[in-house]
Amino acid sequence: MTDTDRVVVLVDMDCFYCQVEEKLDPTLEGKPIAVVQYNAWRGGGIIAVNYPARSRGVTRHMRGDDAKKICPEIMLARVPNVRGKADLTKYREAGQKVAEVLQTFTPLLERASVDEAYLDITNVVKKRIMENSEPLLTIDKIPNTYVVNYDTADFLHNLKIDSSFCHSNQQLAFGGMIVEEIRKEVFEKTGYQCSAGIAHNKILAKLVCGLNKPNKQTILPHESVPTLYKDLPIKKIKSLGGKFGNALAEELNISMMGELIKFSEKELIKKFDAKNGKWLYNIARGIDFDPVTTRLTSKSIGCCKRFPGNNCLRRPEQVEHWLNELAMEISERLEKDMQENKRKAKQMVVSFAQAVNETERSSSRTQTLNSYNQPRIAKDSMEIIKKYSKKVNDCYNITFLGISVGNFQEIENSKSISTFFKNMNETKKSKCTTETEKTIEKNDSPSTSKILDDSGNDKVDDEKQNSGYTEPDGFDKGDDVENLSIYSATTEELDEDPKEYIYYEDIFPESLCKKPVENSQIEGELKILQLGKTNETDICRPSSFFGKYFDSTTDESITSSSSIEVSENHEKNTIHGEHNFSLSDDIPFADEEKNKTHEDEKICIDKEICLDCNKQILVSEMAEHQDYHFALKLVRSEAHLYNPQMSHKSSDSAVSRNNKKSQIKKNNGNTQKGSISKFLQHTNDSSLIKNVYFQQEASKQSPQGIKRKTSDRKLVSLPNDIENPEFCQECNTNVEFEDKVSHDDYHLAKKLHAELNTTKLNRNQEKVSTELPKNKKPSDISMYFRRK
DNA sequence: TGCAGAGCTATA
DNA sequence: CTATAGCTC
Ligand SMILES: Nc1ccn([C@H]2C[C@H](O)[C@@H](COP(=O)(O)OP(=O)(O)OP(=O)(O)O)O2)c(=O)n1
Ligand SMILES: [Mg+2]
Ligand SMILES: [Mg+2]
Repeated sequence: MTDTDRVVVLVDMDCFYCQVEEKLDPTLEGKPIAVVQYNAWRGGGIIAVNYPARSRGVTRHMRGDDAKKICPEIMLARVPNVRGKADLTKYREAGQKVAEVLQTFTPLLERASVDEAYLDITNVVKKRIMENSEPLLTIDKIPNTYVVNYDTADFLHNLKIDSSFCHSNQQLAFGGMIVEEIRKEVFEKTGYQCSAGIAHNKILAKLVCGLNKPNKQTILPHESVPTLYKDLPIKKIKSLGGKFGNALAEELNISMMGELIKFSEKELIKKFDAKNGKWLYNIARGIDFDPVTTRLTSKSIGCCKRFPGNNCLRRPEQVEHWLNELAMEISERLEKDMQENKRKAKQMVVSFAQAVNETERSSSRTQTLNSYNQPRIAKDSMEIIKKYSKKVNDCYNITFLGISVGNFQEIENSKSISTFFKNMNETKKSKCTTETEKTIEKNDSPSTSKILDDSGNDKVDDEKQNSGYTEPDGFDKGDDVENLSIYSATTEELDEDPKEYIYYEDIFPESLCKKPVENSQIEGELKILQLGKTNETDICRPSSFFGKYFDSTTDESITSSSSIEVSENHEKNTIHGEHNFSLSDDIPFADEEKNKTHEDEKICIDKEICLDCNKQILVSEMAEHQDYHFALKLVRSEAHLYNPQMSHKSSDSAVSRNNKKSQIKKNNGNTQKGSISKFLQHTNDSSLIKNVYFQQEASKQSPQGIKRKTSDRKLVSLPNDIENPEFCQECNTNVEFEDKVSHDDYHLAKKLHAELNTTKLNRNQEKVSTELPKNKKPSDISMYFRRK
């Protein structure tokens, strides 16, 4: 119940970017260092500071010039500027290298940021304890280890003399020993120092990791929690560092974590909500069930740049220029990601902000990612900007641009092995014990034996050829070495040498990840399988695919279908969870919160009942609220098409029971089973329904359901490379028979998406300039056939 | 002039 | 195959 059986570790690199720079330039060794990005204005912004510099008072967010003032001997390392923007590649790669070392100790590793990762070493510890005929630890085994509220030697001594000194502490102590080994290995393999926290859960491991930085590790025994909490500001707990944490402190009139324990679960649930309340109640007692998930690769890849103040982009050519730069970075990173991780992003989000009299309005739009081709990404992004931004005096006044891609799907589908895996997992699942266990995120499923089968994964080949040299449509800006200064007023790039443009096909000439997997690797996997059965999985090597799944004593999620997870999640969060509250509205956006809540308390007259959920919704917000249901249905209707290993998961995770603060409770509840028929009312096209049902059924029972999802590109491939044509009336094109269902689904999604945007535009009149998206719709679709 | 440039999760 | 807020590094 207190969940003290796990041994969870958080490893965090010490002043990471500084260490990276220090290793690259040994003359920096031992000196005070800070890493800045963009040197031109006031010495650049500091994003990392090493310990010698910290002791001189230098901090993150200072300007380089100011750091020089208080620490004249400081060495400022600069983040590389590539294509006019900061390029963080070397730090990402350094972080990756560290993660690979960590991975050799356990597959139960969750990368939490560029420089930290959680490890669940419970099994490693248990195994070590069993192996050790001598279950005693001596101080020399954990020379760099602190124990909260103990002298380390006393802690070990207690373990020796007092058998009732709980077993969980024995596990923590051995965990400490293993973490000493882990950190040593990291240093030997990478040259970087790190610190670690060792506790029974993620929140506490993270918390104590920072207590004895740098280059030290800290154990937190469960019984030390009250002492630690006593004078610990609430904001030190991860996810309580912002608005929610402040609201919490204010609402309860407390400031230290220790005070939180005075409140009953009921009270907390009442003041916050069920999810937050329960979480807080547990955290106050040092309990956190959030499992360590196994994820090594990021779920999104993005890049962005600000254009503050006078540097804002006014002319369309400027916007285009920067979108080209961003798209180029994205394209390169995606290409590399595809080769390394055997996956393709399917979604792109274009974000931007505009200065609109004094204030900044930011917005983003999602699009299907059509291609990894840079000009194409840039062009699609530009179209979004044109469509959804509003000009003032013919000026865009863009202060921020960002492109991010995600929704990765694995490239090849080796049916035999994944099926095998699935079965194994089910077997295992039946044995499974209880709640809090390791979970596996779906994203990191590995590549397997198959070498690229027929199903047309080599789409990218076409794209590469296409992007190769001359680009038929709207390809420019990138290749001419134009007068840079017209593109941006950013001082930075004026002092950078204008890099020549490089296209990714130059860099990855033969591209394509046709990397066959060696037989030996497969054999290795199978071997690990055996080990898994005998409970020895923790010794398994680095990226053993199967190893992961067997290592956890329980797992979840892999076998449960996405759609089920979605609805469970949803029920919990929004439907059943609220049925005992009175009316009035909960809500929305932090900015308007105060006004809103006051309004809501007094008035009910401005509300309508939402037909989808029966809640009372402010009329002014109904449209937006409906968008939500719309999106939800969209997701539900399509979730079945996804490989269970990809995409969303339900979570108890920490980062975010936040968002709202003091809540006003919501009315009712009542059921609503995101029924598809409701969704139909929106589409007005009953033929679509059949597709939805059909797809659901198909994917339930047949492997094709999984296979179908693969190539998006295929949906738009041309008649000439189609073997079994099937005519699509929607777009007047022949489509590969096997892909027809998926193709239809694509049109469905496209329509929904378009309608979504239309709805929004009509409502936010500010954003509707002249063109009506509805008129645009046809051209939107035809766009997909424009490429040759 | 200007806290940059990421990345993840929860919510409507 | 949504848009945005919030949190963190
Ligand atoms: N607002 C931030 C915070 C961090 N980072 C980068 C620079 C850091 O070097 C790296 C890791 O962040 P940490 O918070 O772990 O800080 P450090 O590793 O620099 O120092 P510490 O020794 O305290 O972990 O991420 C960043 O770019 N912007
Ligand atoms: Mg760090
Ligand atoms: Mg960190």
